[in-house]
Amino acid sequence: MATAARSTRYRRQSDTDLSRMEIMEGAALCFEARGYAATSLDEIAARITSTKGRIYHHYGSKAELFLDVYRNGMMMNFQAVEPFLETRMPAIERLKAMLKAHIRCVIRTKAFQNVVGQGVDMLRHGTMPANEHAELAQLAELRDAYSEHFSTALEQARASGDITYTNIKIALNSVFMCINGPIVWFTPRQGQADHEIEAVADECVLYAVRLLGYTGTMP
Amino acid sequence: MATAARSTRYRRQSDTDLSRMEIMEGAALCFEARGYAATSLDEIAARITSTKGRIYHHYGSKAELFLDVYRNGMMMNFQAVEPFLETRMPAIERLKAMLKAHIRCVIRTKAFQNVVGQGVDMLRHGTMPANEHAELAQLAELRDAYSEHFSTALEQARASGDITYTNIKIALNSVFMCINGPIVWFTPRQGQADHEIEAVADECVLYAVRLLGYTGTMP
DNA sequence: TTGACAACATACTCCATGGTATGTTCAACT
DNA sequence: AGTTGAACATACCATGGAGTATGTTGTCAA
Repeated sequence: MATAARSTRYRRQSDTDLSRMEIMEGAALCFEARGYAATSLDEIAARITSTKGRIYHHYGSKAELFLDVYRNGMMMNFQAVEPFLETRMPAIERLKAMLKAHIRCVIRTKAFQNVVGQGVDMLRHGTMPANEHAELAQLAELRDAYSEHFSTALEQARASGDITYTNIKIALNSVFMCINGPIVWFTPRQGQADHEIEAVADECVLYAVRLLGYTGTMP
Repeated sequence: MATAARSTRYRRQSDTDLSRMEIMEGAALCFEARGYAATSLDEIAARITSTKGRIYHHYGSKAELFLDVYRNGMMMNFQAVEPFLETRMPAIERLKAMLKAHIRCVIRTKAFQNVVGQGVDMLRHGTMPANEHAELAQLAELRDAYSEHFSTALEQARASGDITYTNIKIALNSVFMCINGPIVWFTPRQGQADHEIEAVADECVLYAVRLLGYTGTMP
């Protein structure tokens, strides 16, 4: 009789959000590893030592789960940079702070950010079932709004003469490619994680502002 | 009787490579649009107004086709930068020329480069059936060799004092993110294609060398 | 104490898709 | 003129995976 085991298996999550978050984390890791289409729900369930039934209890479909991961990924980004949006400091310093915060965030939430990336070009190419497509478009707006924060920061830093660029769209895209790079090529090593992350983030910030023609030195 | 129609349907491709290239182009577009896993062979076949039978006549499996697209994508890159590898010119000028050639190439072969990107993180995460995995690893070496060309160019340009960076791995990754960016965010508009591509490529080169601390002006 | 319901697990269904087996057409030899 | 084989098309099979229907367990409210 596995009564004790069962009592833990059927533990009641007092907070539903906790259960959803656990599912989302498993999903994010799977989506990151094999992509949305190649990931099966059984795979996600197995990752959190659970079953498909649990996932369908919380989400109506695979796409819905994906979108929730996307949304949470974006939320994490917003929370990371928000503290610096209204601060009274030189525009270039604010930009640096935003970039640093962003990089730190995407490194720590790598899997989620990867899903965001997938979502972005899913709607670029018009994949995704039509019913969820509406919500995906809404999430795209969220992403545009986030991008807008950096766009504004760029313009202000240019106004104060600290940076320069030809075409803001191309410049912004290049900056994003640069600061999102760690999502793709960085894998923190065991142990010295925190210290290493800081170093990588600092170096990426340096390259990002240099890209924008900044010639000053870093603190 | 559709004899006339059939005679065109069963046209004999004197050159097998031509047929394979047509298949690869269709595959590249589909893989780019929906990803490897989500793309069906029927989809690819439909894109070139053909059938699955033709694909399986030329390729043993879906994975094999994917790898061929990958390989050709890399080949295009090599051919693009090769002319500049041995030229006698200042290191920084050679670097600029290589960057420009690379960007021009990836823009024009967007779909193929997207597949290369997918392949890269397929082996990063250990996806892909075991039998083809060996060849994928071999293609990874090809990619490393390509990367090495730029690595060398960076070191030479630094030796001559034109650029500066802290960690060459991070610097190189950032540069690649930057110059590969157009694969993701650029879609040439009808008509003014060539002119626009040149402009984008020039601007990206500027940002890439600036990222490396280059303070000179562009020609 | 006993429903009632949330939070799962289990056991199915059904369809899309990779792969295969077979049929058809045409061109180049002999 | 006939035979062979490359280059396809067509018809089919087997399986994995999204989605569903139903069963089971624990908790809380009345």
